[in-house]
Amino acid sequence: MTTYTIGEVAQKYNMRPSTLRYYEDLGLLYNVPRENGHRVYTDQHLSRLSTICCYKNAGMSLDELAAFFHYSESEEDVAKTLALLDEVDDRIQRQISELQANYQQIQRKKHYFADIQTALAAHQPRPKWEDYRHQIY
Amino acid sequence: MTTYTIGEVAQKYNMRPSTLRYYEDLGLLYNVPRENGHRVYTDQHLSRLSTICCYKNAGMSLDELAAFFHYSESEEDVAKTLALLDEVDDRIQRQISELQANYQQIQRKKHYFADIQTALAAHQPRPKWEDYRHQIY
DNA sequence: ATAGCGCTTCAAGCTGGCTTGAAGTCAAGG
DNA sequence: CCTTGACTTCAAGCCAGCTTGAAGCGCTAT
Repeated sequence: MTTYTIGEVAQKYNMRPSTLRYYEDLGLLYNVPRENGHRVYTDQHLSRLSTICCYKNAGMSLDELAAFFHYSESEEDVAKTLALLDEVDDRIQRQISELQANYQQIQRKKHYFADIQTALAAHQPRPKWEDYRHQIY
Repeated sequence: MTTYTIGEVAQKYNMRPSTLRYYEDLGLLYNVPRENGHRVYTDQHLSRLSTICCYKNAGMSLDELAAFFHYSESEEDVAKTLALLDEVDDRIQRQISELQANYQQIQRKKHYFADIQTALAAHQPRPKWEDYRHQIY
């Protein structure tokens, strides 16, 4: 069974050891055994950590995550787990479509400023934002 | 020319008046004229505010935004503006694809927990996560 | 045997992005 | 005329999510 030190896990997940300790304090990562007082992580922990990152990235707060894990361990609270998942699903969908709109807007700005640059170099008149603001790229 | 009070703008953009004042302090929203000491916003300000929200949502910090607006006003710094836009473009694309992966994962979890609930009600054995972890919905 | 490295705990500190509170101004309505 | 309510400024406060610092332990390599 592969095991990892806190430093290895941190590197793998591109976070600081302190963050892992912090998550453990919050109860998000638990049952991390010690060897000579040092934390020893297994693939189980990594899998849990991936889950944490996924939900966090989806916009869940660390508190909500704690609640989620708490619910998903009791048989009676499956409904609550599902409600939270629906909530996250909702959030993530809205986020994606907002980001896609933002993406469009950034593309417009990129074209606009690129054309400004060209125009300045060629001593031509600057383009007008009006001509870009409804473009779709 | 339509004008708006700080309260109206706040409501329109679903933010607090204090946030608008804060953005003004940071120099993100400027040249907001006063009438009897009260701020008066025009459609120009709303347009600027939309831009702020777009970039902020795309993951730009308020400091970066200030830099962005600063650059995009000077003719020499168009290149810097473009560089920042590229950076934001990059971030936003990565964010979208991460979110889409997260979305998939949430769908798996939703199916998984829904099936757990069904199984529990029917006194059947619980489904195994193994059967879900690579599904695509 | 001692230096150094990576870990440990615990408490305090930091950052970004606002929000709140106190004290005051102004215009409209009863 | 006085109250109400939306605004003003300015400084201080708050929250999430870490990060840092101090003090210490235990293995390995020189």
